[in-house]
Order: sequence, then structure tokens, then C-alpha cells
Amino acid sequence: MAEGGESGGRARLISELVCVKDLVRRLELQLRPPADAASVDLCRQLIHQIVALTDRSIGMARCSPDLAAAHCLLPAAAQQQQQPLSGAPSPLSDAGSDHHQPFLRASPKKRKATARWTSQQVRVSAAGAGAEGPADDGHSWRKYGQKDILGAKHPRAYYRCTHRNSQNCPATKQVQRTDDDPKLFDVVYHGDHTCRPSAASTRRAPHNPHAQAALQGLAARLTVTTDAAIAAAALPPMTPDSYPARGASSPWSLASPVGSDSNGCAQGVSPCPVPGYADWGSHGDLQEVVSACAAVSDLQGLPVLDSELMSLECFAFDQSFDMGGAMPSLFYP
DNA sequence: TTTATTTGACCGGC
DNA sequence: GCCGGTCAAATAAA
Repeated sequence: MAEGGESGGRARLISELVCVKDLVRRLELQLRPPADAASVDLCRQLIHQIVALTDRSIGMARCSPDLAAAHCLLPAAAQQQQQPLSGAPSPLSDAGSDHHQPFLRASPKKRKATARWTSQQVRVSAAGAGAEGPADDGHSWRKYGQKDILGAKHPRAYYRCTHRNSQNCPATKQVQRTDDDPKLFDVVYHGDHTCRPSAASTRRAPHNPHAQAALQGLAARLTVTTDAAIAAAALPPMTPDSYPARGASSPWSLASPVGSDSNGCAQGVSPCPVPGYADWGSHGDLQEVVSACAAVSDLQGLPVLDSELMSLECFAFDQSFDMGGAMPSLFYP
């Protein structure tokens, strides 16, 4: 546990937020009229991914004693639901080991060569994105292999960054349909993108009322809990096509993307720990990530999302960031 | 013609 | 020897 030390954790946190930033920008693109069903579905996919990544980032940040002490990461309502970080340890307190990721099978034979990568695990839905795989995550991937995995119902697909050759981008990901729900995919990211995001993904877009509605629904339901055990094990992950129908009497979990990786030595850590995103790694850019989320919600006057996400501006990336501790999980009550 | 995907073979860790 | 991950030729699609 605590592989890679606190600087590695901070690097992962920044990487997470960079992904969020990219997703938000893509969401902005979907907000331009005319809106259609496919666009709305894609927006939902993006929202799902944004929340999942935010969830994990919050978890990482909460593990920083300074950040947690400042009470700047979570809204008051969410803090009321929190359990103490100290005392009884969370089942996810040693996030970083595979056996705490319910959607990942233990892989004792994982190669050492791949273990050095920074890795992230998320569970995403295929709903609205076709049955072939989860929605686009903002990067361009090229499939290079597929394998039947022992004990798994569905094969695992292997992707690498399209810019692997042109920009020597080392990022790869593995996508595998979950056994229990064909609509869900477990996605494991290895390495960090050193390629530059496409310019198209950064264009601003006008307002799309359907996407705004989806965001509004997201904001209205957004709460945070540190009971990752419940979130990860007892409750099903969110699917974009299902969350609008969920009632308040049926608590359920968003995907619990428990952060896990190896030692994170594949990347530098300070001050700009994410290769290829060096110019994104500043505090100002992190604020931009959060501000982008807030700006979208603010268009419809969504104080909940606004205040919650704006509180994330307290991300100061304390130099003593520690990955130890419980991982909270977002869920919709 | 170029680019992406498929799929069997190969490699290396265990 | 088993298994997961990657390679690369063949094939398909744009």
C-alpha cells in the first residue's frame, strides 16, 4: 500500500483531474444544438465518467490530512455522512491493491514490466454508446489485441493510444465487459498520455438543454460518502440510462473507481507530474477543471453542483499528500 | 490508399 | 505449462 509515496498519489490525482477537464470539454461540445438522442446519451456517458473520476479524485484528496482538515473537499451535507478517517479503517483504506477493486480479478501473474505503470480503474456503462464498449473517454485509442480471460465470461480488449507512434504516447487501457452486467465495462488505464489533446476537444459550445437537464439531475443527486465498502460492494454502479429513474428510496452507487496502481514511477511528480500535461498541471488549471464543471451547472442555476464542485478549488495539492485512508464514493440517494 | 480491427502466435512472469 | 499481455499479418472499413 502507499506505493509510489505521496508524490505518486498527487500525480495520480492531477492526472485524474486532467481527465475530468477533458471530459467536461467534451461535454461542452455536446451542448451545442441541435440536440438529439445520441447527443444526450453521450452527455450522460460523459457525466458518468466525470463523476467517476471526480469521485476518485475526491478520495485521493481526502487522504491528504491537510486537505481533509480544511473541510474544503466536501459539502456540508456530505460531510455529515462521513465516517472518521481514523479509527476503524475503511475496507478501501489500502487502495492500491487489486483485491479491493471488486471488478478486478486478482492478477498475481501480472508482469513486473506492466506493474510499473500508473494505473486507474473505472467502471463505465456502454448504454448510449453502443454495445461494443464504453463511451469515448476523450482520448483516441487503437485496439491492438483481445484475449479471453480465465474465469471471465467476456474477453478483454487491449487498447493503446493512437498517438503511440507519432508522439510516443505510452498510455494503454484494457476494457472488459463485466460478468454480471453486460452494459458495464471495467476499464483499466495504464500509463499517462504524453500526447496532446486534440484542439477540437477544447472548443467551447453553446447551450444544449438536454445535456443541461442531465447535468441538473446529476447535481441534484450528488452526494458523497466515505463508506466505500457499501459503495463498492453492495450497490450497483451507475448507468447513465438508469439514474434518472432511480428513486430516493433506492440508494445506489456510482461506480466506485478505486484508485490503484503500482509505484507510479513512470512519471515525474513535481511540479508537473503528468507527462504531456505539464502545462495543465498548475493549480490554475486545476481550478479551471473545477470551474468548468461549475460553469456548466451554473447555466441552469444549480447551486448544489456549483457549490460542491467549487469547493474543490480548495485542491491545493499539498506536498504531503498521502494516499492512505478511505476512498469515498459518490452515490445518488 | 490509408487507417483501424481482428486474431493467431509469441513472449515472459509465475 | 499456464496465463496475461503484446506483436504483427490478414482483413475490413472509410
